[in-house]
Amino acid sequence: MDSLVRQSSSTHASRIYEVLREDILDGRFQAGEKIAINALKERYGVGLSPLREALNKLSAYGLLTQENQRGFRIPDLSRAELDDIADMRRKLECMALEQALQLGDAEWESELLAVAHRLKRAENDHANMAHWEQLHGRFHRTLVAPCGSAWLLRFISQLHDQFDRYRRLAPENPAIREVLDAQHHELVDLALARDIKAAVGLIDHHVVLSYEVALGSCRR
Amino acid sequence: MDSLVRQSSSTHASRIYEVLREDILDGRFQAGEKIAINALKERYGVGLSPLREALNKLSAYGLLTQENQRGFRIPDLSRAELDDIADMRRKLECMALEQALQLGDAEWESELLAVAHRLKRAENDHANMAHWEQLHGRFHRTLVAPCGSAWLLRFISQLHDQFDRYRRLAPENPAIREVLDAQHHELVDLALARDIKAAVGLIDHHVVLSYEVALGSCRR
DNA sequence: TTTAACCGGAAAATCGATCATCTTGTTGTA
DNA sequence: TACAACAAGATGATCGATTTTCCGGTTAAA
Repeated sequence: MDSLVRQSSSTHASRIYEVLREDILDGRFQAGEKIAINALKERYGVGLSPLREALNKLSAYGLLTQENQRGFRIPDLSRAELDDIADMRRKLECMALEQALQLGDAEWESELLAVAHRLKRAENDHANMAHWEQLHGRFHRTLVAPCGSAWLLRFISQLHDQFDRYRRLAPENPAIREVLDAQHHELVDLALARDIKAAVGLIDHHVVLSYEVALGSCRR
Repeated sequence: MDSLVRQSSSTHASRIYEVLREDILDGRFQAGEKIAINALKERYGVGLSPLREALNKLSAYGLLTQENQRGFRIPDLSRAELDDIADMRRKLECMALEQALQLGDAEWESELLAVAHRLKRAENDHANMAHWEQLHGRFHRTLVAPCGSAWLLRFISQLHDQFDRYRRLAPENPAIREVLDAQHHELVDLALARDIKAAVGLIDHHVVLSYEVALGSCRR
């Protein structure tokens, strides 16, 4: 029936992996909460096997913890870990941006402009946060994409996901948010100008500012 | 029957994960090889579900690739990826060692000495490479353990595993091996002396030398 | 009162079988 | 001979049921 419209071959396991990842990032589970597999099974309307496969992957990725014989849990949140994550983000993203500015080509420049533009348009649409989140992630990934190191990109993405758990839980801070949004576009300008020193300084500042917002999730 | 001898709660899935990881690192599969699940099932004497869970974890970890609807594969080896892995190791391990030398306490010093000693004794026992590999991994982990960043340690371990696939496949190089072995003990001395500059320089050199050995796996 | 052993119920892990998809080999046609 | 359509076999993904393990409450013994 769907032989023509087939979305590039996905499986139950891969689909539920994405859904769960997004749900965890978005704080739809309590930190430290125990995963009730049978509840999830019904909540997502899927069998046990693909569900367990997704959970196993998520725990290898770091978005779940697993203890033998006692199932899966949502990881705890702690100030110490947020500090660690933010520090690592600063180091790795500075590293990546520096290389990206040296290696990025014209194709990359136009992609970056395109994503930044779409991000700007999503900034005011408070009704559709999910859309903004998606573009925001894509923007940061595009920014450092041509750094030349697949492993560096992989680690950065992983840290972003970890960081987002904290950030999305933190209370809104419109004042800082405005600065952060502006920085995205300054980053594009500096990237196109290949001003490595300024761009690296700005991304570092950007992460630190985001960190200050995310800190709000630890006071409660 | 084994109610008394139970090793601290492990599952079939977690045990086979470890076995498979070691087998992959040790090159007991061909690079690019397709995983025949049913063959593994019998080879390791385990059911399908725990096996699949282990495979899923390994692919999330990066020691397998997975394409929807067509199973798992051993990742290819390439010069470009080895370069990437080695570069990242240099950067991250230098970073970690610098912090470890600032934070490591007396307890750590004695652990480091102990592991280094056991490693030295294993150096000449060519009959038991697996033992040496285990201690070698432990030594490098101990060296940077007190760096203060759980995520940095995680990334470093992951890169070590990736790197080892190449290194263990490369032909032996006794001349370089001797230098590398000596460096382990020089690293201990510099660590105890808290000579950050020299220690960081040496670990960097150590990784580069290992890289030159590992390169041998790409020429065939 | 405290500690240790013992149940039941709940949850996790595992198995065997079924369903869906891909791959390969064959056949018929241009 | 080349190529497309099809069919059969192999492999992967998923399900339902079974086995194993853990957890909390209870009781018995020190």
